[in-house]
Amino acid sequence: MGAVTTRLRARKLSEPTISRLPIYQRIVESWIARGETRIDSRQIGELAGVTATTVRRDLAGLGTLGTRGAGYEPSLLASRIAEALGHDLHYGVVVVGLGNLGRALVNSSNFLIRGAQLSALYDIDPAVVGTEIAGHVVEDFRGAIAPATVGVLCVPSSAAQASADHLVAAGVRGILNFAPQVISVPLGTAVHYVDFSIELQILTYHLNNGTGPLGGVLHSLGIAGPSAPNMAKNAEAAWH
Amino acid sequence: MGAVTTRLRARKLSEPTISRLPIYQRIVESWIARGETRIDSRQIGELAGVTATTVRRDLAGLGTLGTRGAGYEPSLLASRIAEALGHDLHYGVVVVGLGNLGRALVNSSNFLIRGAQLSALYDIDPAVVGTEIAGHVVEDFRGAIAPATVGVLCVPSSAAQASADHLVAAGVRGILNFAPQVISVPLGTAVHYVDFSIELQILTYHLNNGTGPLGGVLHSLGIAGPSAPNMAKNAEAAWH
DNA sequence: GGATGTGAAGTAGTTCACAGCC
DNA sequence: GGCTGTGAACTACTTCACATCC
Repeated sequence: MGAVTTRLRARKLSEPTISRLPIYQRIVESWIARGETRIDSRQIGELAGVTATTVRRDLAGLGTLGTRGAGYEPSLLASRIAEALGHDLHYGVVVVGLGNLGRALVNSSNFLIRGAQLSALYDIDPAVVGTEIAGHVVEDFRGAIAPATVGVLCVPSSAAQASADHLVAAGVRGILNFAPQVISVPLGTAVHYVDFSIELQILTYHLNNGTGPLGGVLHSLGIAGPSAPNMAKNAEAAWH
Repeated sequence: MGAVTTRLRARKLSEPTISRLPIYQRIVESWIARGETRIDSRQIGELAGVTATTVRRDLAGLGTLGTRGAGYEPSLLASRIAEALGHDLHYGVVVVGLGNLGRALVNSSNFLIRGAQLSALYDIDPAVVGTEIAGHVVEDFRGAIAPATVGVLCVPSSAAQASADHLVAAGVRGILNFAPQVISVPLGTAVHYVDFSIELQILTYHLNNGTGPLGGVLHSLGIAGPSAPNMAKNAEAAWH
């Protein structure tokens, strides 16, 4: 566990493509669950809130996997996306801070999936340390840290930098930071930020500045309005 | 409350700019709190994980507000960003689903800020309805819904579409959806998705495919490696 | 001197349009 | 006929480089 090695895989995928592939994957899996045996780029695009062309471009980056005239086979698509995103590689995750957010994450059946393995939980609150959450006993963060590849920070902003330092010293290579606080890490360590307040601000900006009655949100991912020929008439999706 | 009207404001800001302005704002506010009277684009960029040029371009979209040779005045910057993002306009927010995530959001001092006003809380669990959270008594979602501009969905995926329909029927114009589920809404309604699992997958993709020993994450927002001349030596920031 | 603001260049991503194959 | 895969065009965003002003 925890071995995430660099793989010489298909061509490098673009940032927008990487963020869309998990969405396609969920769509495709729901079709598999419904017993569908075919899906085409228009259908995926409609559900994901992007154009069919974008879907085809994204999928073309994974190699040739469709059939001209007949679309894609869902099971092949799902496995190829999983491979591209590295879901076959298992890696350890530690979660720091078990307030409501930390609890929500570890108890969710939708968070630690696709290769992620919960290694340990940490907090510094004596009322929390020692309790069991999601099958793990919460340990004191000031003690030894289990080896893991990714650390999830659910601590207050004021504790974010020190917590990150501690994780990096313990060998963590990637940090998912839910604290609204920029943190510094050594070169070679990746940080990805999730900031709820910013997401809400982005949404309201569009609400305030939406153009006209049906113009609405115009977004790199998810479009609605007269200038969007191929889109579903009713879905104004926007993924960040 | 709840009146979010379209304003004829400065030129339309680009999507990446919109997502960076809240970050700049937090940086600038922390400088104000520390009593600083000047800040320049290089300093903001270093803390935000972007180049100084990008910062200047973003800020130029808000009008001329710096002083050549001397940088920006933090208080002016903060108020202009607030204005551009519409923080002077107050709007109502309802939260649906008060599991751990919903509780984490409404109890956070960093979520409902910048014009957002919590209007009401809803759930359908009889054990939750009637309890008080963050100063509001949780109401039954199957009853009448308070007028609000934005709805925050913290419900299970299976309930997401029905909940969204209910919110839209009640007049909600924007939905922040934390359920990993695509939802359909009428034209004119905006949906913004936040999916924790996808954020984790993006992080691990970069971990798996990082190029070389110090190459690491290369991202539209936050760069590290040899090809990044101006960046801080130690911050590999990546906002989505 | 020093940092802003911005044309110009460069790069990345999306969309068009259609050839190719089933 | 239908849908994929992709060159070409287009659009969006970033970065360079420097004129401009304090």
